[in-house]
Amino acid sequence: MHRIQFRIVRAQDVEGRPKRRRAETVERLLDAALETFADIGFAAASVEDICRRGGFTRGAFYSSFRTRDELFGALFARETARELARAEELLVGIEDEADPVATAVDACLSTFRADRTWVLVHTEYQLHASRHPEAAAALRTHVAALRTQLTGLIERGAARAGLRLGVPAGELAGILLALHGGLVLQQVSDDAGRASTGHGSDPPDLERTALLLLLRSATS
Amino acid sequence: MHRIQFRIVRAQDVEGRPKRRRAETVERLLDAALETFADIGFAAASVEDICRRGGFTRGAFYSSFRTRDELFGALFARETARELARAEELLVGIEDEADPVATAVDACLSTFRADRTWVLVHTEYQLHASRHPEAAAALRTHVAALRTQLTGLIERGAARAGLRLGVPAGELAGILLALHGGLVLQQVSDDAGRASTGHGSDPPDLERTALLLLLRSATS
DNA sequence: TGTACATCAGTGAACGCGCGTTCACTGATGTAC
DNA sequence: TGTACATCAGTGAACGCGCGTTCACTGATGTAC
Repeated sequence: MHRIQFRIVRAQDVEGRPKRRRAETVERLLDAALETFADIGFAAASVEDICRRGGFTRGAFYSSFRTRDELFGALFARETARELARAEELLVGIEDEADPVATAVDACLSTFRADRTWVLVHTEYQLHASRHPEAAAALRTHVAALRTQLTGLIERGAARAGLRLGVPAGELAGILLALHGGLVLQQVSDDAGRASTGHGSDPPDLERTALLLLLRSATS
Repeated sequence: MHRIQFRIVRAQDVEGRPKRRRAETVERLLDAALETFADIGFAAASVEDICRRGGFTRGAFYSSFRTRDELFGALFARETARELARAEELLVGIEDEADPVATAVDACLSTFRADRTWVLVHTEYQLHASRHPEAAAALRTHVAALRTQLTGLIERGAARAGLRLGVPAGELAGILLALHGGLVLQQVSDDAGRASTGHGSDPPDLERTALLLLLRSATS
């Protein structure tokens, strides 16, 4: 009942030569989708919109994805992988610092100040996930990974500084992520169509204040 | 060049009698829109979807609204007015309590544990606002009002309990609202398609922990 | 190295559906006398 | 109170557009010999 399959490894798979360009097309489609979703939202973005922006005809889309949902999943996977990689780099640098609290706060603020595009698309994905269990599963995985990273940072930072945590590091990590999410989304929706001369409520400062408050009463 | 217009005030406008039923239809359309947006999202909801759910034909929609955007604005205005009214009621009750911190925290948790429907639609509106300046303005107004209410509660609560605030009440209010927003959205998108037997990360407890931490280090 | 063939990746035309939008019309509701 | 009329609120048909989806085809890329 089984057929033995001989799969011949092509030279092109091993070396970096020409290769079939499927993967490259997928990348370009994902790039186009990211921009399109940020501009007009996932649900409003037609397959035609995405392809036009990527310089393809609609047929190209269907030769790589079955549905728009599938593409959204692939996009989320790619972007979250990148986000985790960036987070990884960031955290490595922090570990060696002297004052873990202040340094960590500053680093978080400067690095995780997510760009508008990703905030919008990530939020769309959260909404999408609330209606699609598979997407929700992917989201949970990503959130758990981020939280694990942050938990590790908090624990090691506290140990290095000789501080005791009055709250489990994991809970603290969850709180920080939620707070951050809430603030950046508020900022993005608040800023729309406003001159960027920027007086008014000042979310960067707000986040800094919140982080310091939380860390102060969580450590001793 | 001007015609003087005699507008006759009808008895029905003054009394509570039959009245033209326009307003009632608008209400039904808004109800239908709220459910539809929660179910499938704003952008995915066609005029036809909304009308079908409300038991109307599409023509009815266009005799009350010019665009779907206009309807979304009206819906947001109605719902936020209700939210503010509920918040008002809530805060009145709290003012007289003995231990303001604990009581406030509990009350906030039980009352502002926004229902899934509103969390979803509100988040959609935030995204919508990020792309439509008029919507952003409406959102800012609402957020400012909520924040003002909460600020007042914090100030009066602190005064009554003889506590000094190490952080301006307004900033604290902003932080609490952002934190709450981040947590409820995460919960909604996280819960999708999960058995509600509910082990796993426990956001209610997370919010309680966060609130206590923040209030503890903000007061003295 | 060249030639003949196989597969791949994407094109572009075609079809049909669902919906946005308009509008003439109609039954319901209110007004004048 | 009744009757004739005016306006309102919503119906349902009609039109056309844009898009989802399919598919035969083609030039590009890779393979065998």
